[in-house]
Amino acid sequence: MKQSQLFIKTLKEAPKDEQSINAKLLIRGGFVDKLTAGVYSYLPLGVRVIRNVERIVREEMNQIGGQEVVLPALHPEENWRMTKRDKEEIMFKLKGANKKEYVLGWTHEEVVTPLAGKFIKSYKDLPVYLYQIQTKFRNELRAKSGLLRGREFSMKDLYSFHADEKDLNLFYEKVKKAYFKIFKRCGLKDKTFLTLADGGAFSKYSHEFQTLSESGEDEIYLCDKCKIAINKEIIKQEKNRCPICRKKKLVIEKSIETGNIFSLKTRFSEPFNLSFKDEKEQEKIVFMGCYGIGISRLMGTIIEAYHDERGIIWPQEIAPFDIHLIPIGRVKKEAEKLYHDLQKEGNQVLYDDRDKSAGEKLTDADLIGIPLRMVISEKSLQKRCIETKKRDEKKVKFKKYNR
RNA sequence: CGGGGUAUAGUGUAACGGUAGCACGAGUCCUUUGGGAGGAUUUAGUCUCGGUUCAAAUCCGAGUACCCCGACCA
Repeated sequence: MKQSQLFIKTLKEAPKDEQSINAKLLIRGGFVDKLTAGVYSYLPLGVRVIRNVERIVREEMNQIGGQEVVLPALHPEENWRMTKRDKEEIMFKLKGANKKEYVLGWTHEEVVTPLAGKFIKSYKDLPVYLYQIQTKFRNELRAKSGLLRGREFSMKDLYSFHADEKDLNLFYEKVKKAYFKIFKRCGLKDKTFLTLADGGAFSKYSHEFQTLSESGEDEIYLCDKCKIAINKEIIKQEKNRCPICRKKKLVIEKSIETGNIFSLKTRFSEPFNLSFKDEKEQEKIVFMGCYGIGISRLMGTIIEAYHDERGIIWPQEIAPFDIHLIPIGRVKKEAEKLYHDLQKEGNQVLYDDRDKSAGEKLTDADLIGIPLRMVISEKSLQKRCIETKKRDEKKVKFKKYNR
């Protein structure tokens, strides 16, 4: 894409009311725009990033047999009365025509469970795994930290349906592995730890995926040896010991909850009477699990993890483009050709064809954070070279280039 | 929801109670191109409502918004 055509312009300074790193850099770089606290517009560069995160998540969900659906964001309140979750403070409620009460979706058990009931009739229909990537609305008392805690945000939620608890547990382990693949591809593998957390009403534990970050609002107790952590909220229950090796040498770290998985068992299948007939025509209750990853929170987390004083440093698979091509001086013809050649080779290229000073282009390149920068200039062309520099390295390399 | 802070142009920042200014940005034209270039020209602002005053960006009151801390967080 030609940068002169790009809708956005970068900002030299971040708006003074932004404190968090991800919000500052995303706004300065023109990835997002804030409409109101916790609510953001995604601009062309930001959409490219979010689509990349979604692509990774989709691929890994499909890999374990997930089928993608899109559930409504607007729910009738009745469904929430069924599970007695119609009084939660976190819900946005609204009134429609004829005073009908609606809820904006903040999670989707109340929608997916009755939906599943329309098709799950026999043991032959199980197991089944449904996921979606959808906007969630949560009436947070305090939105904060840019994309890390919003009132409207994008989330992937997966719901699994099983004939028994054993099958649920098997799939639960499969999802754990899939999640680690996702974090690996997002560049966060070394910073993300499976964490024991409160299981709420239905089980002793749930599992969270916590990504280490100074800007995180959670605290985890990490066992360096076993690579597993315990959320602060339940550390006393666990008597300050690692759940695996039982050692007490735990490190306290701040972290961001980037994913969580829950064994729901029959918490939702019961109120919605989600059942099936087994081999002997016995009516049995369905067991469920749910598994979430905050797509937009993940995007914010990646920036918190990968940036320097100049800007964002996108991991390869997340970056809005592969190559940032920057012409300096009178090299328009050569730059245009290189731009087309690079694209022909299958690269996503952002070509800075703007009439701007060299300094400005280079500064913008650092801010936007595309992994590979290629500079084409009179100087380098004389040496029959173009100059390449990786965003995460200091070293400038020269690559042979015959025009 | 409790506490604290802030509010002037798209962004950043000035202005004793007395003419709202500067820089960057943006638009047009020309010159420029290795770390936010130069010239010419144009553009745009005191959060809202009320009060005090001859006079309010400035003082007072209420509201609103945003940020931070805490609480909350399937």
